Formats: sequence, C-alpha cells, structure tokens
Amino acid sequence: MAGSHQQGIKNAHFHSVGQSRSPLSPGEIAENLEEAELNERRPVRVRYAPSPTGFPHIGNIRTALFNWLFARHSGGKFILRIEDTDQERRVEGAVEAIMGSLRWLGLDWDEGPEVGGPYGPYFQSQRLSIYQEAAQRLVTEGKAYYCFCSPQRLQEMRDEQRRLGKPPGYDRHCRELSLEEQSFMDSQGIVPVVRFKMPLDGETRFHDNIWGDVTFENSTLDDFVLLKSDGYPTYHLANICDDHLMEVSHVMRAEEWLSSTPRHCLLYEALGWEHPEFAHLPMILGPDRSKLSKRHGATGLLEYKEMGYLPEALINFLALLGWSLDDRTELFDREALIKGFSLERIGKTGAIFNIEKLNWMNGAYIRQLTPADLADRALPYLEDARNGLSRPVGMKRPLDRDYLLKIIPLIQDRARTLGRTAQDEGLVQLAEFFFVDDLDYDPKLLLGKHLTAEQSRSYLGTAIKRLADLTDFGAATLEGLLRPLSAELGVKTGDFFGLLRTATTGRTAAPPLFQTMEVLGKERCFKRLKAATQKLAAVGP
RNA sequence: GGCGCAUUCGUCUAGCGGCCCAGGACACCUCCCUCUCAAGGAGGAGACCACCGGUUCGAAUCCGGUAUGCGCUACCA
Repeated sequence: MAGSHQQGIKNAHFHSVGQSRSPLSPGEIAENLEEAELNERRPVRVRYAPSPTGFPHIGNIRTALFNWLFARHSGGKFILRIEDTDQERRVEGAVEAIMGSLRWLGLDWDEGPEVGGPYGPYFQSQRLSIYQEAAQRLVTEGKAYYCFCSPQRLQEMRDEQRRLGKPPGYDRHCRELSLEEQSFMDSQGIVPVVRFKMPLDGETRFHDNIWGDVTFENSTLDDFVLLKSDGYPTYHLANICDDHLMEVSHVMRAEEWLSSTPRHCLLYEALGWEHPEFAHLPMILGPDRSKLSKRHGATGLLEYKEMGYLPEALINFLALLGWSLDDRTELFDREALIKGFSLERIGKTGAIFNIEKLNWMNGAYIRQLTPADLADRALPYLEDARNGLSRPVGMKRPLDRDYLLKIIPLIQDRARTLGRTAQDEGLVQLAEFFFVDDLDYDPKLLLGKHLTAEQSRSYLGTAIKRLADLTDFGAATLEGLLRPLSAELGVKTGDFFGLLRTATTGRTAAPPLFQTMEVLGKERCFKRLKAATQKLAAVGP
C-alpha cells in the first residue's frame, strides 16, 4: 500500500503556488495591492469583531477567514476586536473559545487581545469613555438626543404598530423634548438612552464591494439607540467609533448587516468621519436554507476539531463557501488561498453547508499528509477515542506510536476524519481492531455468503496449521502461502480471504488482508484465528 | 406589514451578450483495478439557467414585472 499514498498525492491536484510556507514576497503583495486597491491608497486594515455571547460557529469563522485572507493577500493587518458591549448575554469562556478557534485554524491576528497593538485596548468594554464622548458630542451638536421612554412603552408601541400593520420603529416621542421636560425626567430618576436623530427624508446610498450600489430611503430608518442606559454603547455606535479610530479600511461582515449599513453611513457622516469600504459576505445556510443555527446540528467550530477534521481542510472548505478562484480548482493550500483570494470573486448567494463535501475534502487532506504527520495528529484522537459517536474502545494506553506508524499506510486512504463517523469512516474506527485484545463480532460474519460453518471451521483449521510453521510473517510470504492454499482447498479466494479477514479483524471490510496480518503480527493473528474457530462452534453446523 | 437583497444540476459553484442546446467539484450510478472496503482510473445520469415580458442580429448574461426565498425591522450583536 506504500504506492497508494504516492498516488494519492499525485492525483489529488492540490493547487499550490509552489513556494515554501513563507508569506508572499513584497513584490507579490505590491502586485496584489495594485489589482485590488486601485482606488484606495490606504493600507489595508481589516478586523474580525465577534461578540463573546457564545462560541464561534462556522459562519462567524468564515467571516474571520475572509478577513484574514484579505489582509494576508494585500499585506495588510488583521485585527481581532472583542465587541463585549452586551453585559446580559456575555458568556463565560467565549473569548477563549474565539481565540482558540482562530489559533486552531492558524488565523493569526496582528493586533488584538494578547498581542496588543497601537490602537488598543481591543475590548470594547475597556473603551466606554470613547463611545460616551462620541454620543455626548452628537447630543451637543443636535445630532442625537436623550430618550426617556420606558421599555414597556416601547413594547406597547411596537405591539400597536404591529396590530395596525404599520412599519415598526421608534416613534420619536422624545426627539423634541424641551430642556424642562428633560430635567423633569432626570429628577424622576429615569436614566435615558441616547438616540440618533435620523434625517426624516432623503436617501442614503453606499457602495458595497460585493453587492454594488445599495440605496435606502431615510424615512424607513428609525432613531436607533446609540448609548444604552447602562452606559454601554450599542453595536452601531461602538462599531463605528472603533472602525474609525482603528483606521479600519474595509468592513467585511455577514450579509445580515447590510440593512444596518445606511445607519452606519449616516453615523459616520454625523461624526464627521469617512466611512470604510464595505463588503457584506453571503451567509452560510442550513439544509433548509435558513440562517445556520444550532438546530442544524454541529455549528460550533471547535466541534469540528473534536470530530477529527483537519484545520487546513476546514479552511479550504470554508473558503469555497462564497468564494471561488475559477471554474475548477477545489483544493488549495494556504498560500494558494492567500494568493488567489479577492473580493471580486465573492458571490452573493447564501451557501448551504454541505457536510458530505467537507468529508471528502477532509479525506483528501488526510491522504496528502505524510504518514508520520498523520500518526501524530491521530494519536490524540485514539488516546481519547470518545468524540461524537463516543463508546470508548478497549485499548491499552498509552498507544505505541511505532505500531501506529505501521498501521497508518493501511488506513490513510480510507479515513475521512480522525475521529469517528456514522459510516465508520473515521480513523479511530478504522484503526480500532489493531489495538483491542478481544474482537467482538457476530460469528455469522465468518461464513460470508457461500460458506457453511463446517467448511469455515475446516478451512480455518488448515490455515492455522500451515501458518504455524511460518517464521516470516511478511505480507508476501503470507500471500505466497495462502493463495495456493485457497486453490488447494478448492475455495474461491474471495470466500477464503473473507473468512480470514473476519477472523483477524472482526469485520468484513478492512485493509488488504496480508498486510493487515503482517502488521497485526503472528501472535495476535493466531490468537484471533483460534478465537474464530471457537466462535464457529457456537454457530452450529 | 415595511425596507433591502438574492434566484444556474440534490449541494458548492464557473459563466460578467455570441466560445454554453451551460463547465468543474461533492454525492449518486456503471465499468476497470481487486481478497473485502477504500483510494485511483474511465464513463454516465443530473440544470427547460425561478417565471413572464422587453432590449438585441443574438441573452444564463442587459432592462421591467411576477413568484419564491433569505436578511433586517431590540436599551442583541
């Protein structure tokens, strides 16, 4: 099977730029910049700005990936900023999960938590005064106002609007409050929020690098909240302030933000700032075409690590969800992805996350690994063989790496994940029988399609006898003995080898028999062959 | 309901007026290889390019409408 691995590499057609792992050369970056940034002289600075309200899922991470690819492609900076402005929904451990996810995929950030940077801090909760000052300034300039409406009033207002079939939105009740009215409310102890004073007419138009020109009537936009009563900013305010202060050049985020972009444009304008370029990424959908969520099954990125997907395979797969290089390239190494990535080739339609294709791709990546690398990556999964489908296997630990190294060539072409899969195509499942002491299988499997229990018993007995004299238990020797024996016994090789396969591996589908027996070793094979004859006794005639 | 956006094989997609009675990939089927299962190789099936009009010598590609879908419509991001 040594040749099979070579073949795997040869036929996988991995698209590579044919250079080492080093980043792009300055010349290449300049070239990329020229093609992508004709109108823009600003250095590229992009950011991934998740909120720690949960663990990052496939969709979030795809956004991170696109930002990272764009930054690396253009020699710009990739910033990680934590948007922790919602105190209520904050989830413990989320920040760690975010960083862990990025690190697992190798998406390194140039500025952000743990690495710092000249535009910090990178946690919005540590930048509150910035937002408060901005809100204050807008109020002073008459571009925003205090709103004292209670949550109850707002809720009733919305219910009423819904009942009347009118477009929902704040009714601007507090927009023109007099100073007296305001101080009265203050004296009542009501803490106001700050709302943006939306232009009542006109339209807001902006250019999106993916969607083209988009226009909104200002009259359809309401006076949204900038600063909450707890002193924290809303996403809109914080996002705008930080993107401006951190000199973000391109805002790349999910499509669901497209509708709030006019608000952001207006806010930039009110603050006297120029807005960055926008690029709204198409969404990742569940099989029912709705926004991917927990009810679609595994969505957390780290779950994919648990299941035994390779980070490079996941990156490749995710990159192809919404982006393509051309009409045929499917497999990219990291450098090829960086080199080929461009905003121009991002599509607009939501993409369904198709796990089948991921499985294929992961298999392709597994095949392309060196056996030693695969062994090292597989070891943790074998040691802790619980992932997903669970059921601990009866292996003695710690595992013998040298033994594993001999097994790898036999299962490398067959594995689709490093863990377990529902179709038994996970590496753990494929390797399992090499490690356990006692095989547990249905004795009937020994009979195959054409043999009786009696025949099986007899063939097995003969095989054991002949095998006993063997000093060399190599695959070639085994074949040299067993193939003629099959003829001698007058059994089809398919039936005979099938019998031996089940006896030695406990399954009907396994790697090639002779190599498998060689790796298993004489002692283990004998034990299993004898156990099989025992089992046969239980089947009857 | 309002606003915005989208619509090419089951799925991911190529296509930016003639090269397309639409190309690639996954999945599926057949065959080859073969001790089983994979991997690999060779084929196949699968899309009236959502629909209806228009522009044009010519449209999947441009324009309009319809339908459907999705997103947003919070003191959430």
